[in-house]
Amino acid sequence: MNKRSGIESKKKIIDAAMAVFSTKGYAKANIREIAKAAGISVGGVYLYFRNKEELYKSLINSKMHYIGSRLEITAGSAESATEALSDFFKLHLENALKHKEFILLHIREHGFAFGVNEKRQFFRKQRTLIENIIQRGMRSGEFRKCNADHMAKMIMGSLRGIILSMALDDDVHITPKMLNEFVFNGLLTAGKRD
Amino acid sequence: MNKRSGIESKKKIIDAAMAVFSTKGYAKANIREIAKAAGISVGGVYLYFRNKEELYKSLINSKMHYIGSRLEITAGSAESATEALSDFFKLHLENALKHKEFILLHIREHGFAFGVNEKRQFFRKQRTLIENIIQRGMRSGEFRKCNADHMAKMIMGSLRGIILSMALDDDVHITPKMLNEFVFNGLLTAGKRD
DNA sequence: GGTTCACATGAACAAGCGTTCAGGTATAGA
DNA sequence: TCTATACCTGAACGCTTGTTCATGTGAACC
Repeated sequence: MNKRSGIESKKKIIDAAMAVFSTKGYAKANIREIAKAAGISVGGVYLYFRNKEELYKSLINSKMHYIGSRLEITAGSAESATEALSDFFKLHLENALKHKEFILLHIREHGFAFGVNEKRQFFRKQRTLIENIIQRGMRSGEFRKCNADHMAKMIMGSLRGIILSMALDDDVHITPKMLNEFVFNGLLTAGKRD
Repeated sequence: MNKRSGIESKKKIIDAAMAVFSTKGYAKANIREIAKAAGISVGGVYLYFRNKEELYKSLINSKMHYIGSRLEITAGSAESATEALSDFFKLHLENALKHKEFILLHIREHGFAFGVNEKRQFFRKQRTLIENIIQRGMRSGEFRKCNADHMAKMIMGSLRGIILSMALDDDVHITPKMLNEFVFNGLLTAGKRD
């Protein structure tokens, strides 16, 4: 037997579940493996979570709240639109590195019955943040005139894809600085722009 | 009974499998459902495919070859780097719209034992194409000086993410024109660029 | 009508899974 | 030492799934 405090055990299960779910996906992950990775028996898992689905949900929920709140806190305090967007990128990239496993799980299970709407809402919210920054930048003359809605969709999409690439492919590593340069300046030489 | 030609049946199974795999993922998809969607019996599926894995592999393989070859054909013939990159985006976005289901499946099963390397190679190849275009553009003075490797990684990542966003979220629709404007011009007003 | 062949069926089997539960064990206080 | 409490165990059950196979059916030719 392996006696620990309940809190400790629950934590071990959550960590193990995150690892197994994110490498195997929800359907292929099985409780026996999660239990083994957590150093507890099969029955032990059920002391802390009613069933597999609840274990999964509790994982997603807590992590998404955590990430979401961290992203909000640092949002409003920038002096210019350029700085605000820069901060936004920095935060997202840092988060992505720290929660790589979760990102993978997230992408993979987008079709899972639970959380689809929560996820969509999360991304919509992020997109709105970007859109506001863009509008602010256009008003202040920092950013050129463009369709803020379209631009926000593209920037959010780009950010998602870059984060995904980093999570999937170890030889891709994008820093906030690189991303700034790309998004702010574009590819063309100054003379050739519209 | 439901008598058809073998070719017709096989095609029906492939279509059904694509639909089911891409909405449910590999593990959750089951043969009974695929068979039903194809209008054939469970045993019937096994007349045409040795097992579930082979059915999946044959799907992925044929589709990836098809898409890959289509992307290559139209690559080399552009007159400028700007035009080349523009064509590249157009092709990818068109493809993505046409093979939405496949894209979803693709993302979802990135960790599946089969095809991981094929997929990685596919994306590396696309990235190399972009990198070549960027270098060409820098030599000709169309594009500003930058790190072509980093830039290619970001652009490929962005493209992936934008395609993903379109596949996941129906209210996101990015046209080649919009993407061009974003990638070529960036966000800043002309005077503020580096 | 008889024969052959390609195509189709779905009950049956075995393996794996989520979940339960009757019981076991360490610790702390009486 | 006894009891209560919190934590843990893994065999067993029932269900779902991939796969097989003995059998059935229609069409084409003799």
